[in-house]
Amino acid sequence: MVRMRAQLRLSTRLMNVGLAALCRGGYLVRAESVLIDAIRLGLPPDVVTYNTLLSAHCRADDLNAGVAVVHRMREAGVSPDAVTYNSLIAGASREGLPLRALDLFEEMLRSGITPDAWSYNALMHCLFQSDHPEDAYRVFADMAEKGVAPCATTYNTILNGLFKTGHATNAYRMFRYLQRVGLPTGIVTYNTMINGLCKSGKVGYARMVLKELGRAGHAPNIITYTTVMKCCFRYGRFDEGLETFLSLIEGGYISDAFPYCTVISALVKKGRMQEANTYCELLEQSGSMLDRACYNTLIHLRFHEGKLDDAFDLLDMMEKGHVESDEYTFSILVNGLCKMGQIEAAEKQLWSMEIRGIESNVVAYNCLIDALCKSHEVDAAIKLLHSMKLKDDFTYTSLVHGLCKVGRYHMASKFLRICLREGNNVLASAKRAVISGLRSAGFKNDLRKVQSALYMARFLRS
DNA sequence: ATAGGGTTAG
Repeated sequence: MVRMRAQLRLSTRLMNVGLAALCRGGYLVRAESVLIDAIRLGLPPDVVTYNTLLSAHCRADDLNAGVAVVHRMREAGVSPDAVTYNSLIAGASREGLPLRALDLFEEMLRSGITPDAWSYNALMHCLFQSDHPEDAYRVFADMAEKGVAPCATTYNTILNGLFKTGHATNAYRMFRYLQRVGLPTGIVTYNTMINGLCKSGKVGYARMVLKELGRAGHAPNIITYTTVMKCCFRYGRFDEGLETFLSLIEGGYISDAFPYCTVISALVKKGRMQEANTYCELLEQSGSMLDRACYNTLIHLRFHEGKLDDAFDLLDMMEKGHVESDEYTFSILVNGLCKMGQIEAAEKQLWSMEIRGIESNVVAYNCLIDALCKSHEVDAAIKLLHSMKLKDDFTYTSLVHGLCKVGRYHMASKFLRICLREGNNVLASAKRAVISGLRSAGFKNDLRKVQSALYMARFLRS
């Protein structure tokens, strides 16, 4: 009897290994059927079995399926543990549901499961990603109070979160603090710092940290190089960026599609289509898995070349490969169709986007508004603007420019003032267009109102 | 389970 139980435990462990392999490969349906077969054969799944499956569901952006696994394991008499809840919290984070993550954390406590450092890490990460840095910090304080020791990932999560929520200076200070008191910093810390500093415009600091990385005895990895490359493209050092990429190819350091996407989209932006195509072929030859961001990059490339059919072929490939389109995809589609003069087709994509449940996608709306304005259909543009939940600087810049172009300066000045009142802004060229238009049309009253609104806005911003 | 890639106005 004892020996039999031991053998069953061994078999369970073997099953877990197989299950994990299936999950890693994305064969979730097969993993599920393996579990069902195992139960039917009398092989008892344990907490690891369920956790493996659960985390795979969460990683596939299906939190509900993950939660369903918890119910199944409870029914089977297997108690969830910290790993279970950590995966669920990470899943809530992936879907951008901070309240859900907090609920899960509470539920964890109620079930008598003690959170570990990873529970706090996942929760903090979720709060930072959904732009609640103060709450994230409260979680960190709670962690200290409960006597849970932070690990290296904890600090990296906080650094990354501070950058993402616009607190670059705080992140930089904290990084120096970690170094000074000898808290753990590693390659992930350095990459986080370099990326964050680059994106917040502090390139000088980024370069300094990059130099320190070598002195600290860490070897830069592919992520470091991709980050640096992106930074080069962003700040107009195009040749350096390309050289970095070529040396990565020659060295055989590229193991996924990230660097290819970076360089392809930079080339498309520059209009260097032949080179973009060259790297597109290299990407194909590399046999890398194409995910959503890859497809988006490639669809954008095809639209830019005017190859509409190829773009839609890629969209089909996406669907067949069960890669879901997202707000980027729709922005690229709407923009691409607009730029090719197919405004009606673009409108259709916008509606199907709403049906898909991707709401208030500002970028896609902005693209259509801009196209409508450029084809002098300003009233349709205004109507569309009124249906938008969120508007930004792009929205108003396009509309204001469009109204000026058809000589409707009074309307343009009205929207400019609405925009400023909402705390948005428009490009300087749009402001100039309104002012000179009002002046030439002799709308003195509007002119005065606009100028005082601009003055107030500048005053409030500084 | 923390770090890198994808979209819009002039």
